[in-house]
Amino acid sequence: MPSTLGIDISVKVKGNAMKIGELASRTGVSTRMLRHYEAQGLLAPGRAANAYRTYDEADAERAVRVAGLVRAGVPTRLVKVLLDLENVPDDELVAACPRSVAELLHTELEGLDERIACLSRSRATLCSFLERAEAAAADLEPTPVPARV
DNA sequence: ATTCTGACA
DNA sequence: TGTCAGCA
Repeated sequence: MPSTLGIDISVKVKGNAMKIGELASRTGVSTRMLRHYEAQGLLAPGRAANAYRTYDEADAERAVRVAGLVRAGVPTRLVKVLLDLENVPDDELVAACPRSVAELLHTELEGLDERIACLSRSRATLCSFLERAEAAAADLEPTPVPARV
């Protein structure tokens, strides 16, 4: 524990620190995006003496989570707020999440609901079409697999 | 060989 | 987001 000082020098334990290329191949997140997320303040990997980014296990997990949220369509701006907030202890939450932030989250939530509704409609459309197409195919092809001798 | 930053036929 | 340049 950092004892009396409020600032703990987050010196990442050197154990399994990987470079950007390794993390990219291991997570499927391109180096381009890893650097992008960092530029957006969503990732804070360490730096080696040669200026190469060094990612530890925590960074790797965070990177995967960020990529996942972004894939899901969550704006990076929101991702940052979420990730910063989730590691805040309950007793500190009120201070860390002022009305302005709460309102932003509320607005984003509504936006997600709209998109979900839109996607659901698209899903229903594709789904029903597929049912029709498959039914038609099944109805047309009764003997698909001729037994081999 | 690999990463870094910056930029865009 | 990919990719190329010009370095280190």
